[in-house]
Amino acid sequence: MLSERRLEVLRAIVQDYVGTEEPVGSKALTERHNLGVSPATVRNDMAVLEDEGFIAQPHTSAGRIPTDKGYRLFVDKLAGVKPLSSPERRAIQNFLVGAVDLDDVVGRTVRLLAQLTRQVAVVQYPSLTRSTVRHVELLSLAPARLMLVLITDTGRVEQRMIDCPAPFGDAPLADLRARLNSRVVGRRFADVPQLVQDLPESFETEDRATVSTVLSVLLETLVEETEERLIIGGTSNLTRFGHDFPVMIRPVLEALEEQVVLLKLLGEATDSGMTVRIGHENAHEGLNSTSVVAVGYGSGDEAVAKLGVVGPTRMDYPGTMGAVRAVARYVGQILAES
Amino acid sequence: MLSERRLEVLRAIVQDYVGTEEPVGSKALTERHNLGVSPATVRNDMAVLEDEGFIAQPHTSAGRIPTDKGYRLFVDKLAGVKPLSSPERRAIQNFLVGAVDLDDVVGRTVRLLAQLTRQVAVVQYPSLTRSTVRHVELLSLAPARLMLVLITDTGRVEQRMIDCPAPFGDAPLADLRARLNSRVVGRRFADVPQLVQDLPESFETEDRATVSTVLSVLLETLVEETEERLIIGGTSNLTRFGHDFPVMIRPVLEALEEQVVLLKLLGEATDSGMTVRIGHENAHEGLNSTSVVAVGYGSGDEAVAKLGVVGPTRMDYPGTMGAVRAVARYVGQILAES
DNA sequence: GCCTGGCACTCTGTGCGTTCGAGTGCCAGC
DNA sequence: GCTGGCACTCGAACGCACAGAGTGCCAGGC
Repeated sequence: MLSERRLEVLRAIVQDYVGTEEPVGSKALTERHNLGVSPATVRNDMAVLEDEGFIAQPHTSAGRIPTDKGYRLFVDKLAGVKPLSSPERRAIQNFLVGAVDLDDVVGRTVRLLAQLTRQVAVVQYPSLTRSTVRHVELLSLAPARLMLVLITDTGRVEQRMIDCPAPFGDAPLADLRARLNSRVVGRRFADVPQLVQDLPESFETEDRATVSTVLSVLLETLVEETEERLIIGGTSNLTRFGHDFPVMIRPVLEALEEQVVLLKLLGEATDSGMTVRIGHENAHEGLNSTSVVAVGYGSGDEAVAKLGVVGPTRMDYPGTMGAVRAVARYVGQILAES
Repeated sequence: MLSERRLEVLRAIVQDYVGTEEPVGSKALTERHNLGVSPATVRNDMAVLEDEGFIAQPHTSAGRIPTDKGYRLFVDKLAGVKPLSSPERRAIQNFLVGAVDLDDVVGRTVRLLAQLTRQVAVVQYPSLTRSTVRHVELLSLAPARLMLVLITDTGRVEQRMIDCPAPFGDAPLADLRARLNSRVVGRRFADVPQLVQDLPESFETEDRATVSTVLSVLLETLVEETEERLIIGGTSNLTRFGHDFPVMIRPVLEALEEQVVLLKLLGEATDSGMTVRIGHENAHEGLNSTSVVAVGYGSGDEAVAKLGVVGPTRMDYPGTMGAVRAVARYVGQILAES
């Protein structure tokens, strides 16, 4: 096990490196932190830390920089979560007050988070798995063409065009609309399939094909709707990534464009508490030089979605974690109120 | 006026510079294009072109690069719009086929455009100002609570909650729904206000307040939703910007994050035909080193929204313009079909 | 046993001078 | 009006020396 002082040296290295972006040497360390020992001693400690894989030197005779493993230890054992300053708290509140709808809340949140952490922010829309159906509407646009409109209790609306296998009269349409609504309104998405399963049977033979088509489109829409959306912001902060950044930034931008990757990224985060993935801990290769700080948020006690930031492994972990946690809390409050 | 050959020299300079990203000299020019004259002659022509402001030298004794003014002339007079290759055409069709709803169409379009041009793509959602109403639906959620759903001919759906001043029965609701639809379906948004103006009068006194409320919400929705949304994609293509790119890319990313800026950008484009804004022609400072190629698209003969790409001024204008135009056409077709 | 000062060594970054080559401008001649 | 020739300019590339920061190791002291 590492001695107390060696941990202290690691902490100092992480802090200095995060601040200066430059490899930190033994002399500079003793000058900036009063460790109570001489550079030579620190050098010995550094040698041990390097053997253990917590720090590395870019070149012989350069200072040390933390490895992913070093950051990991730092985050787990050495760093707390820095509470926000009160101006920051106020900024959060001001920023989120006055949001008019869900899109607006999510949009403001992502901007806020990006601004606060000076990194790339990712916010997932509240998940719909627990949503219920408020209304299903069927409109006849042409004899063999319908439009399906699905309204959820979170105020989201989805619509789909349907080409019917056969013309469908107004009477069966009204009938279908009424039956459909009486069965599914107020129900959870997940329960809908069983509830409508036997509907086609109660229609005339010639209409059954159409009814089946409508139902399959409805079910499809429900499934798709459950797929979670997310938005990102603050990509211009990627420019603060480092010096060798053209080569670093490319895969990150690419990864950020793929919703699937991001969803997986946030999804990996455990439900409770904050998750920090450092460098190679991220499954996606393009994000191997980044760290992801994510946390769940929600209107009640349950987390309904996640939010977080993506930044260079060399980031201010305590500050970032503090900001992410605080934003998640405030957003949860806002959602609970509305 | 510039002689034929001088224009030819300018064209050659633009083409070479776009290809190589390096200042092009007189000797290289004569080797790569058979201009039929010697380097010395080309040098004289270059001197003239430089005097006129079409090209510039980064340093004395370096080759020339086109200026914004040079690109402008190139686009206006020297370059056509390059038609797409047939594999590209097929790619477009395959890419857009199978889109399930408007979000999907727009999402696919932006990815397609980014991929095709290898630049940043911007697609505006079909605007509602010139759109027509396909259907208005009124749903009763509670005795004094309605939901208004507005469906446009571009497939966009907007919904609003309405708290009624008084309970509203099913019969007047059906009545209102029918009358509303018979008056506004197929009409343009702008015409709706007059068309519904006198509707309240034909209802019982007790229902008039509610009808007025519904109408005012409808009109509000029409106005509000004229605010246009847009999405962007292909930001990772920014990494192909150039060598000094860290400094270039920053303001571009920032500009791209501001919807307002982008909307203005697309809005500046004239209604008919394709618009190319080169470098400093862009009002926004952050985009002074980029060019924007934009064009309107729509389901019918009229454009209902714009789409385009943002890239370095040093871009392949004919190819980009070809791709943008082709995509706009196909999207228009897709929209018209649905 | 651990810390310390000292010392030799190893790199990188920087500044400087030189060279090389691409490119220019200009001029005289065809 | 085009061309070949020529002197000139200037940036990129290279080599080189040097300063500075940092390391590893060792012998000595508490």
